[in-house]
This record gives sequence, structure tokens and C-alpha cells, in this order.
Amino acid sequence: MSSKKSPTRAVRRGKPARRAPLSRERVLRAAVELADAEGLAALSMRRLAQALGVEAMSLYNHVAGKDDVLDGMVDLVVGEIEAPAVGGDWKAAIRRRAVSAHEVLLRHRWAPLRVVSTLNIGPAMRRYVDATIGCLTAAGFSYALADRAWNAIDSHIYGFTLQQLNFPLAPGEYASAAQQFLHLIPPEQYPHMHAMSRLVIDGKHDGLQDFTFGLDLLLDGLERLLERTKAAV
Amino acid sequence: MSSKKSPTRAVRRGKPARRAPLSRERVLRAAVELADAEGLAALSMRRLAQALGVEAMSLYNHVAGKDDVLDGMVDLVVGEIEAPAVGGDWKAAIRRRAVSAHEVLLRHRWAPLRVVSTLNIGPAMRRYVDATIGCLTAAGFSYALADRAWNAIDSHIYGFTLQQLNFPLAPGEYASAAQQFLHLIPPEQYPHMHAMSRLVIDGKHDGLQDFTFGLDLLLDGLERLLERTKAAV
DNA sequence: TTGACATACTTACGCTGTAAGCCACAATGT
DNA sequence: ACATTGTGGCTTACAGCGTAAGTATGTCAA
Repeated sequence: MSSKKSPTRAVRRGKPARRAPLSRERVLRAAVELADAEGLAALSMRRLAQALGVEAMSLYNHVAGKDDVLDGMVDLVVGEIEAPAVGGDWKAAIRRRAVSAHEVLLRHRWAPLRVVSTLNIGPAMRRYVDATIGCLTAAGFSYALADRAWNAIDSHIYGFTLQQLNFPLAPGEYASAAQQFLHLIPPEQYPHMHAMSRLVIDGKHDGLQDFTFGLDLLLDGLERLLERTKAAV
Repeated sequence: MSSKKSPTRAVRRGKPARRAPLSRERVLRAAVELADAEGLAALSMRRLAQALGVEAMSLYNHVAGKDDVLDGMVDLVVGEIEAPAVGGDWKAAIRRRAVSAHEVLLRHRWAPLRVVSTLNIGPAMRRYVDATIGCLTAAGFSYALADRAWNAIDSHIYGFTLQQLNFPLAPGEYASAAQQFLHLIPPEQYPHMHAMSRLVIDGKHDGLQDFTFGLDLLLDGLERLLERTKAAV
């Protein structure tokens, strides 16, 4: 069995060219790629190490453990979100930030669940939060109101995206899927849900959700609040 | 070793009084209790069986597997939410529904993550959705608009609650916690976040989030949309 | 009484995260 | 030039997970 153990070492001695060394950065990027491609469930320390051409325990020289990997992945993803500019049109800036966050989270389908279930204080997250607060206060919001506003916007981002990701149908399949599941919604028990399903089946309602619908409701409401506080002064 | 196997059977033969039989209902209720008390992470099939005085595999006579347990738990929790009345003041009804959902989800801290990550079509969820659609359409919303409205409200419920649960501090500790973590937010790099933290430390901003802030922004916006569509007719 | 059936228990498999120890190599101090 | 030390990767091992498969027990109908 010692002959089974040797080869890798023999090879390494013969080839002094070593493999690219690991680093926290490389580990995290590989983790994001793996999760993007195969889902969070497929991300185990062994699979991740395999993708890097390394054994599982080697990762522990660069990350503290799986939780650390997941936290690092979240911060990497948050770094992709467009931070709002401070000064200028606050409403447009915050809107762009929200739309950007939505897009990024859709790109990394595993991310929203982690973002909302980790107390994340990585550098990308801090930069992102700082720019948001700055944008709002520069526009005239008090810190207290900016805090509430930011929280409401983010609630919409996370809540909407999670619901959207959870919904497993491609837009085109929606009508036929509604047809298929209609028997679960008998009209006697669920008259309104049944009626809406019929509209979807008949092509009279696409059933598609629009991220900006709720977003604009919030932004318009915030704008009115801001004008009111300005008028009061 | 056969003597090790016998006692339970001997006891059972001696005591013809049998333990309460399992049922899907009993299993699910025990699962909710366990998750409420010790968190979702502590809920394994073995622990759940133990809580019911039974072996793990016995549960599989009543539930299809762990996923089925989790889905059933979600539907049980959704059943606790107050469904809105159809007809009458839609705004008050939808508001009560949202506040009720928020309270229920805070009672079962493990639930929001599961609600947004399971395609759940259990009976309680259907009843809940049906009443919501009915309430909105009875108020004059078109089905398409009711669909968007309902989605926006639920996005707020899930997003807000998840953020709130994720935030690990009790209200009283907030100021002192901000003090403790202030060094992570140097004013040169994060001026606005730093400024807000200072306000919290100095007691000038409580930092508490209000569920109804974003909710009322949405409801007021929806009301305006409704009036506009009515005026157009 | 006997057979069928439902329920519960036992065993076993492949997976997980990670603690502990080992070993080869590179850099450093002498 | 040589010994020393530290670093990063490897191997092994452990406890726990969900659950497939097989077995034993208790209840009820014929």
C-alpha cells in the first residue's frame, strides 16, 4: 500500500513546478463559481477542494471553516452591486442601486438566502451601506428617516428576489403549469385563486411580477415624505 | 447481546397500555415545537423521533422525508396567520394580515427562511392566498393589479422579517453594541455609516426598525393607484 | 385460529464538517 | 554549508446526518 501513497510525491519531486498556491481569494472565487453552477447544496468542503485540485483539509489553512467560506462568498457578491452616488438625484441613484442588487442576486441564485441569514459585516457590505446612507442624507433625509428608508428598500429587494427565485417556472411555462395545477384549486374552496388561475391559463394575465412595481411605490412614498419634512422646515 | 434487545419488548408485553400512536399531525407539531425551542439546525430526524419517544425510521411511516416535514411545518405556521376578510375596508384588512404574518413569523424564527425557499402549496397557504386575492379584487383592484399588490406586500413581510431576525441584538443592547463595533467603521472610509453609528451611541437615534413604515408606504401607494383606476372608469 | 396488514425497530451506506497528526519543502539564522 | 523553523498540503478518523432495505411485533378480519 505504500506504493499507493507514493506517486503524488514522486511526481512532485520530478516536477518542481508547483501548482498555483491557494489563497483565501482563490478559495472564495471557486466557491462562488461552484455554487453558481451547481447550487449551494453541492458546495461541500470536499467538492470545493476537488475543484481546486486539493484535499478538503487544505482549505482550512486559508479559511476558518465552511461558515467563513459562505460569509466570504456573500461579501464577494455584494461587491458586485452598484453603489449609489452621493449627491445628485437620490431617487434615480437608489433606484439604480436596487435594480442592480436585484440583478446581482438573480445571477447568484444561492446568495439571497445567505445574505439574509448571515450577520455580514465584510468590507463590500460596509461600503455598500455607507454609500446608501450617504446618498439619502445628502438628499435631505434625516438619519432616522434614511435608516427606515434604506431598510424598507432592502426588505423589498430581498423579499421580492427570494419569492421570484423560489418560483420555479420559466415565464413561458406559466400558463401551462397553471393548467396542470388547477385541480389543486377547486373553485368552491378557493374561488379567487381559481379565478386568477383561469386568467393566466386563458392568457389574460401573464402572472409575471415586476420588481420595479413595489420599488416605485416605496420610492414615491419616500419622496412625498421627504418633501413634507422639507416643507415643515 | 440478545439480553440487550429484549427489555423494551418485555416491558411492552408487561404493559399492554401502548404509547400514543404517531400521526402526520403529531410529527409535524413536534417538529415545530422542537424548531421553535432549539432552532432548525437542531431538527434532525433522529432528534425529532427522540422527542416523540420513537426511532427515526418510524417517522417515515407518516412523512415522506425531511423535506416533507419542513413543508408541513411551514403550512402549519401559515395557518396561524390571520386571513383578511373579503369585503369591507381592504386597506385595514390587508394591513392586519401583514402585521399578523409578521408576528407569526417572529414567533417561529426558523419559518421565514423556509417559507421563501419552498414552493409551498399546502392547504393553509392556499386559503391564505385566496383570501388575500379576494379581499383585493373585492375592493376594486383588477386581478393583475391585485397580483402585483399582493406580491409587493409579501415581499415586504418576508424581507423585513428576515432582516429583523438576522439582526442579533436586543433593542436595549443596540447602543452599546454600536460602541463596540465602531472601530470596524473608521470615519475616513465609511463617513456616513460612522455618523449614523455615533447617533445611535449618543442615544439620538434608536436604530429600531418599524415594520409598518414600509408597509404603510406600500398601502398608501396602492390606495392611490386604486383611486386612479377608479377615476379612469 | 390464521393470515394480512400496518407500525415500529435494526442495520447499514454514503455523505457531511472538521479535529489531530504527519510529512515535504522553503526560508532563515548560524 | 548546514541545522532549524514554519508553512501548507495530505491522511486519517470521528460523530452526526438522511434514508434505503430488511425484520420483528401487534392488531384486526375472515
